[in-house]
Amino acid sequence: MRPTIKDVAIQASVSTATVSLALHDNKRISTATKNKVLKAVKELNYYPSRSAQDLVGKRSGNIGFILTDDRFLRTEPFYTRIFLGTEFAAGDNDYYVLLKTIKTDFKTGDLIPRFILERSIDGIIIAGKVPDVFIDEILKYNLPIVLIDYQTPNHPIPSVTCDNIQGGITATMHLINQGHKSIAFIGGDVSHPSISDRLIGYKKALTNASLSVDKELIITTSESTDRQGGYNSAKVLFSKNKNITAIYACNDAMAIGVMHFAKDNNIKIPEDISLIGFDDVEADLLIDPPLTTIRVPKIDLGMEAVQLLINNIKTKNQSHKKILVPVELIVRESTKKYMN
Amino acid sequence: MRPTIKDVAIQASVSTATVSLALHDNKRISTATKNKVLKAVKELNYYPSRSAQDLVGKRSGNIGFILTDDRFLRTEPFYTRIFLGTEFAAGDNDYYVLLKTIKTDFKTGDLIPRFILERSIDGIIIAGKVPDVFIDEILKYNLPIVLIDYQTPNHPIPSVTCDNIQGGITATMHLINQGHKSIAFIGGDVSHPSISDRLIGYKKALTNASLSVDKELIITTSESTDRQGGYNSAKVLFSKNKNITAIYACNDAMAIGVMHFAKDNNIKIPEDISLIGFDDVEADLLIDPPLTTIRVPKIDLGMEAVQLLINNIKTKNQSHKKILVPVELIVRESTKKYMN
DNA sequence: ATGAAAGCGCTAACAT
DNA sequence: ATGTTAGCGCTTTCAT
Repeated sequence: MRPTIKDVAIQASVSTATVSLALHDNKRISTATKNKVLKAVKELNYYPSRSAQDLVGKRSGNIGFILTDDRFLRTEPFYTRIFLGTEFAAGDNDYYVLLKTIKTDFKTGDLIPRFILERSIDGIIIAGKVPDVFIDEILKYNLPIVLIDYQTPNHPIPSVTCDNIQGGITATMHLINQGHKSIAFIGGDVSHPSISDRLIGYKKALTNASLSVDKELIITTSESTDRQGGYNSAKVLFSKNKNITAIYACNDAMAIGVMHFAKDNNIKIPEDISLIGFDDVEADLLIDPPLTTIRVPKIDLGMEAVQLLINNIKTKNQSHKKILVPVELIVRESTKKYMN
Repeated sequence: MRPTIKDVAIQASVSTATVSLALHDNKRISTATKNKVLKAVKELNYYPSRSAQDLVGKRSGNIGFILTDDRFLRTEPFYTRIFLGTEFAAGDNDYYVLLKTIKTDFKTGDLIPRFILERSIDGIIIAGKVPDVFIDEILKYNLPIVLIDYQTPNHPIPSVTCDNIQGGITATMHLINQGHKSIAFIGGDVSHPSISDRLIGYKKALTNASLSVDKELIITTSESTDRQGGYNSAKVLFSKNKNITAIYACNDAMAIGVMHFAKDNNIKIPEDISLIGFDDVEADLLIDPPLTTIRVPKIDLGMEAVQLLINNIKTKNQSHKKILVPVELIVRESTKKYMN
């Protein structure tokens, strides 16, 4: 039979209150009794019941992790890595992470994750863009929230994102430094702040280098930011018959799509066109040539978010801090010096 | 303030006992009162507290998912997909999945996952091979367990695996059907039942086709079943100077390693050597040529395991059922007919 | 057919 | 410095 606090109390010849206090390092308990209690705890292999603790108004010890269906099933393990990061940091703090998806097109009135309704979590992490109405909905439950890889204009919610603008600058600069002057941008859903930031970085870098920003070279017609979207965007781009020498894709999935298009159309990378992506996913190393990209520290994003969330849970103080995690240029073989 | 069962009772002008009974579809409650209760529940947006339910001796509503460190961090999203499968099935049954890793070299006395010590789960899923002493350890806690992609010889624990033997046969048959006669097997840690089964299938297929099993063509020297291991094994194989025409690698990671070796040594796939893998991971489609393989339904494995586990939890009857999920041949471009 | 009340394991006033 | 006790929200036996 599993030992309870009562068993420990008996074993240590003290009251249950003393056990509880001792276990919570209350200064009212003398070192001597505390040691007695600790000894009994060890002997009985006692661990307090989470449910009982939760019931008396303490933490449940759980954190909810929410993302949309489509991201959950995505082949690139981008959000999966973020989740793993939360898992790491949560474990270090004696928390568990409950993962749940919501429909990509969540509408008011749709069912929200059960762990919110049942209040079996102490805080919420949302990864990636979710419908604003969803956020409106869960805000009602008054739980601490941290956003990862997303920010909402409507509410001041703490967030953890990578430095997308800086990444965009770095990516574009890398191309510029290699002598490229005619650089295209391929993006998807620009309403996603991460993507629009990556575009902002592109424009900034161009401007800083006194290069003009040519609207014709910015392709944001694809709604989907996946391989297919990259393929289609490349098609659009090349149909314009501009003499570009480099492409910066807003993420690796689209970059891979561009690469497929290049292969199908006998365009050599990097000989004819230099290509850089963003994210640094697994696949980058497998494709030929390996993709130059901007590395997003996915595990870190998850860990930072948990840190921030737990801090807000403990202090009951919803700081609206926004954490920006730095990114890193990873040079591989899909970009090269432009030889005129 | 969050509504409790008391609030519902007042709202419906009944006792809390009646509310509880009604909510559990107890036949003692009349349809009329039940409807009254349901109405109040809806009006108040009431959801029972998990902790309270757990405390009175019901289910915690959580399932523990355990795997070793190394598999957790593996680049191929094999176990990740299995986890997602458990997540799906768990959600359908109002359960949550708590994920936790253990050290790959777990030794007696090492800390076991907290959710077991705290009994905050109703059952355990273990994915992949874990040290036997770990299983010995957690068996003490008397919780229902289901193994995925592993079976232990020491204890009769229910398990869900894919049909590795059949897969091995199918893979080898595919090669044989294409005219290959000299077929090598590249495997890693043969103490892992899945891998040894895949080897058994290989031998069976050869024997069935009246081809001899040449020990020289079976490379199982690598302890690691990853890309590096595949690369090294290929090196060993080709140093033997046998005139093989096809290779069956025990998993895709090793097959990719073989492909790298081939590329480095100017061996053309599939022109010179046909290559088939096992698992069907994401990367297969990206490499050149795309890898022919045996598809393991990873999501299904996870879902089946949860199904089985929940069933065992509910019936309190640890059936020692072993579920075998079928696999499927996926022909891509790394294998071709052998032309003499 | 329904209600009263005990009790699950724990914490935190309040007492001593 | 430590013990007593009420109560968190729920289920379930026992009464009615």
